[in-house]
Amino acid sequence: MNTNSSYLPLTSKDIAKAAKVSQATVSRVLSGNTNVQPETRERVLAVIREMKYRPNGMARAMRTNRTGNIGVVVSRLANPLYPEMLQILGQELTEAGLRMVVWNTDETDEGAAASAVRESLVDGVIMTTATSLSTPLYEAVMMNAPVVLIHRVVEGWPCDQVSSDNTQGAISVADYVVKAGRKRIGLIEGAPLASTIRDRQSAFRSRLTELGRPLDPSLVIRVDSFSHKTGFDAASYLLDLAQPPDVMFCVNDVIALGARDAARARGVDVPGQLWLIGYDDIEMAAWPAFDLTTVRQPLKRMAHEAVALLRDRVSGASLDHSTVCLPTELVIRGSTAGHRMDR
Amino acid sequence: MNTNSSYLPLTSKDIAKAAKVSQATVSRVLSGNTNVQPETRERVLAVIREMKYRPNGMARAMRTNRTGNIGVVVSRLANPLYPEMLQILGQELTEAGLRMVVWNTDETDEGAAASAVRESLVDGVIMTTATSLSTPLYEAVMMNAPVVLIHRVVEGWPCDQVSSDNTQGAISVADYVVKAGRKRIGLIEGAPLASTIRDRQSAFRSRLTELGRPLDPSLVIRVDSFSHKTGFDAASYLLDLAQPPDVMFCVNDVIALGARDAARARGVDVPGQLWLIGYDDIEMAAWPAFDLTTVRQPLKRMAHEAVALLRDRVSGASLDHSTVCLPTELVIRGSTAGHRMDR
DNA sequence: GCTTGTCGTGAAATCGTATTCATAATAACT
DNA sequence: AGTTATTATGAATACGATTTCACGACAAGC
Repeated sequence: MNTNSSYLPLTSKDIAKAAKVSQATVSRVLSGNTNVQPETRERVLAVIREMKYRPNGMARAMRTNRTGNIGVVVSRLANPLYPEMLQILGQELTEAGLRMVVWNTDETDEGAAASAVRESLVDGVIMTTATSLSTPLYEAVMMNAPVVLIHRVVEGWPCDQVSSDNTQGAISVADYVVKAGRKRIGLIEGAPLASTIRDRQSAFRSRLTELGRPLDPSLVIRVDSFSHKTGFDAASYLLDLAQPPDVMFCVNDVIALGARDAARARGVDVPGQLWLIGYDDIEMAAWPAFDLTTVRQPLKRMAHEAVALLRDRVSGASLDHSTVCLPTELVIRGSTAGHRMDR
Repeated sequence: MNTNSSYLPLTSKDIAKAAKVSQATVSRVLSGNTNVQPETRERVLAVIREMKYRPNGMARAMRTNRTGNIGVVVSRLANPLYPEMLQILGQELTEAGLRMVVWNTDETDEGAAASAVRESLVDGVIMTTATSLSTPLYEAVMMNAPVVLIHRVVEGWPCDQVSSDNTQGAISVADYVVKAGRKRIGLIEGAPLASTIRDRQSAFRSRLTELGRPLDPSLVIRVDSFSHKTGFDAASYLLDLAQPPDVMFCVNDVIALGARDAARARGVDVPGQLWLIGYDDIEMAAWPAFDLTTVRQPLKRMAHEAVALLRDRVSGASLDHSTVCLPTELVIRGSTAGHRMDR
């Protein structure tokens, strides 16, 4: 009943037979840890090479209870930030000999990932999408599944968490625009579900208040999703006000790129008439078409940290749950006319 | 020796005991195919629900010789085309109940993916990166591993292949610029390794020759990688010529976006002084900042087709190898001044 | 009323590896 | 020289499901 030509049904038993050793010895040679007579090892390796044998990963996985697969959950691949994260996470995982299985939730549910851990299909999960509403994820965490939150974090959850300091990032933006003497400060914000968004906009608000320049509510608009289009529309609305803002802070870069295009479409000069500031420093922010001042997250360090934590967690070193928060950096570009902070 | 608190070490045997049935029956209930008395099934399901049992995926995988994991190999996540492909492929795979494990090769080797199939860690691989130089991949294909090529294909390889008609796409561009009376036709091309690139540029060349307007070699420049920066540099070079082109065809959109920015940086008006045409129709091509005329690949259909073929292949229906080639569409936008094709 | 089928179930075999246990051979001590 | 470690290996077991095999109970057909 087996399908015509499975393309290499060799097992370690076949190798054992061909090398005139026991199957156990083949396994020992493969894992390398255990003692095997050098000449025996050579003989076995020769046969393996010759017969082009590859061990069956699933059998190994079942026996060792480790697949080598790590799940990564992102919310929207259409936001270039996430491909950038995937690229970096992929690198880190590959270096650690792990594979990356990707779930793109489009802001719906992370249930699939949670299930996969519970079914031992992945050893652990790196989650960029967590919010306090992530129920299945929360359950997985409570069951002590190996989960690490990165980028978006959720205070109080008993798991490892890696973020960058969104509060500090937003404060540096607030300080910057006030110091530069901007008068009409606009904000394009989002639903405060994700910690990233929430921290950014609330820190921005309160810092401005501290500085004696509280936000004018009429210059604040909230988008219900994060895309070029929503940014475009929101910025269009603000620009069409009788008294439009002279600077806009956007809670992330995609929104800011949309805003930049809205300005372009209306012939509004940036930075002449309008300053524009984003958040994340995605690659495109640096392109001449946008030349966007923004706040950079240390993605590489975050990814490195997250993978390290997850590996510890998977290997069962049941340390306490770490919470890592890394510093950000204000990157000043042409969309704010080079009024650099003193430093 | 087991780590303190594995987070749910339940097996079907535990369920069997609790439901007072044999382990085999639990399995039967789970798989659903086989006959089980309705009341027995209910009892078992109740226990499963109550104890929050999840079957061990690896054990199942080993027994059924199917993991439910599909590998997807992309060459450069930094090219927005690939995240778009991943998003669509991810959708298709999820609908089919499969998981997507992603390898980003950065144009190096696909060896990891090839290994993974051979080790049964993934059921099959969807490859976007194939070139005739992909040795480990070629070996996997020759061993009859379930591999389908998408986007980039390699003539003569015995495996399923799904592409769009790059030749026709490039011809439509050639026709378009000639008909519009463009005089100095520039081309930013790449190394002709990938079928996509090769077909596009060779078809473009030969069609222009056919039309009696062969390419002027001094207006052709070859980039050695595909990024915004290389596009920017190449276009800068062409624009700085004493007699710059009045239209540039770029072999892909990322290059074209870089070229657009080069024009912007030099104050060259698009489409006034320069027409610009890309290839792929990535999402950003439609943004006002670029507004790029380009050729659209039917990604959704391609992905659908690829997943369908791979599933057939995995399930062992050893049909012949299919070669699917879908039509493309010239999308005219502001970078070419709305001189629309007659239709 | 006897044979034949179908259905529901449990016991047992199986998947391919890693690992434990046992053993023979060799090395290392008194 | 006799006892004790140590090393190299094979035989056997375990991992947790799916699947085959066997069997009893009951329905259907003659």
